[in-house]
Amino acid sequence: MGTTTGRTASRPGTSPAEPKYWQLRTALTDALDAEFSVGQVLPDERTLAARFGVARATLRQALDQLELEGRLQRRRGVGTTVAPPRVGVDVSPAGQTWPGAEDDPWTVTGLTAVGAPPAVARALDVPRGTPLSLVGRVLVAAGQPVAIERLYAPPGPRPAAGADEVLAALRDQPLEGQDRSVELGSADAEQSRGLDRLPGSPVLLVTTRYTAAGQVAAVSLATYRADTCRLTFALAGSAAAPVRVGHRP
Amino acid sequence: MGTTTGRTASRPGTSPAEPKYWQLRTALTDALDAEFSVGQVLPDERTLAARFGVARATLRQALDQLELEGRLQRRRGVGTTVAPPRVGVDVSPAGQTWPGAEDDPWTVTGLTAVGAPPAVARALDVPRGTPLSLVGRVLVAAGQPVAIERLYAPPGPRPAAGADEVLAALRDQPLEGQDRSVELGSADAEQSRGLDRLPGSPVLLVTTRYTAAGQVAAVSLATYRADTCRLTFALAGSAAAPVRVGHRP
DNA sequence: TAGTGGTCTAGACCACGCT
DNA sequence: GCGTGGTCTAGACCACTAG
Repeated sequence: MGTTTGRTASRPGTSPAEPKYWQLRTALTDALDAEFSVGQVLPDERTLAARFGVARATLRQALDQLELEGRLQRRRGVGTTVAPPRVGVDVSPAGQTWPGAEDDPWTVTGLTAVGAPPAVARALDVPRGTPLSLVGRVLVAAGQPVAIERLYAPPGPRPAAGADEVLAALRDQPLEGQDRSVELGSADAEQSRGLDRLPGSPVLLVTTRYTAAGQVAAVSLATYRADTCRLTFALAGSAAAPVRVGHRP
Repeated sequence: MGTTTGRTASRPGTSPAEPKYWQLRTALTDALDAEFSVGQVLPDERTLAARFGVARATLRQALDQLELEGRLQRRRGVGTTVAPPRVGVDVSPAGQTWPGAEDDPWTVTGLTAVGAPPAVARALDVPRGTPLSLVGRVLVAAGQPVAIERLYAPPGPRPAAGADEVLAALRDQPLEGQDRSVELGSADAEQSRGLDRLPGSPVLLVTTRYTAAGQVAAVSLATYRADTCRLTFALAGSAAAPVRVGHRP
């Protein structure tokens, strides 16, 4: 890996043009493309910083970028490795189905009785604190947990009913529609634990509202690891161009 | 705004539990919910850092989080303000239509003749460097540019044809399908200029492949500001539950 | 020109995974 | 224990905006 960066000179009297960490990012990107293969470990941060002649904090700013872009993977106590391509996760409806249908790849992790949190209360159009069932689920791809879901639905017919019963109760209703939104967020303490990340890691927050009988019947808040995931949508009519599920060499 | 943070004591001999910047983020989030309204300017970073008894770098780490979550907006030379709720941008197909159809909200910004970059060449399944038309477009919402698109398509019938002609040529073909993917990225120098952001700002990268005549006919790379945007999908059958534009209590 | 956020430095210590 | 990445400090200077 080269040591020279100087593509924007930033001599005294010249406009700095691009910040150092951005030049570093570019240099590292090129190096990754040219000289590194997936899974390979990079030199440690102190060494890299010295090699590029910058402070460690500046180098870290560049590595932060590359991690955000899914090019690098950093693990405390281990090192920094070249990340595999992002896993493509299909989030298209694949027909109008309730969660927990036939080929649903999610795994139930638990069931809790909760009062509707503000955001959920708003989406379900019920008063906040309304008793709800909270079904926890996790999505595993390529051997790693890539997403965590909190599914809020009306409580099952009996207390202490299993999560499967809650999902079955939903499936008993005709599903009229669903809408989804995707936005950037950061993992809270609980989520970061489930996703094997540190608190504050960038995540893609997917909110799904399921409607039945003319009203919102369930709300799902799914949190995807932004570093390792690519969300794919196979839209109507695209059967001729199936979306591939991600791969890891 | 309160000064006390200490929810995880971190006394000597105690496990730090949560890093300071995370506690700060929580404290600031609560303060934003309780005591601030949209558009209000926060005290400057040096003042805030002093008030919380941390170094400015640590405070900035917390502010970075909040900006990533779309809660704050920072402008150099001006200050930090409370951000409005994210703008909901519909990215669902709204029927199978080519770009540039009737009610397409995008605005053409330019047309260039380019050779296919590697990523585009792969998606279109043509050799890299194949001559293509590159149509630049921008999406404006709430008075601000929220997304930039690069649309790659076969060159128009004549050289120097207008962007409209390139789009019209696409519309002449029957659209068989499209698929989309969403992932996290960072804005390059050019994009950051167009989106009025600094290089490296987090963006949502939406890739769309349009298929016609049994093959991919065009590829669109759209870059959305992750701080201000929420991508919404109105899925089939959800006509009864239109997606609202974002709100925050 | 004053005040803001953005960049950068040179250190220190901590938490974690491995050996 | 050792080496890794993660956190934190206390400064400095720069780029930009606005009065």
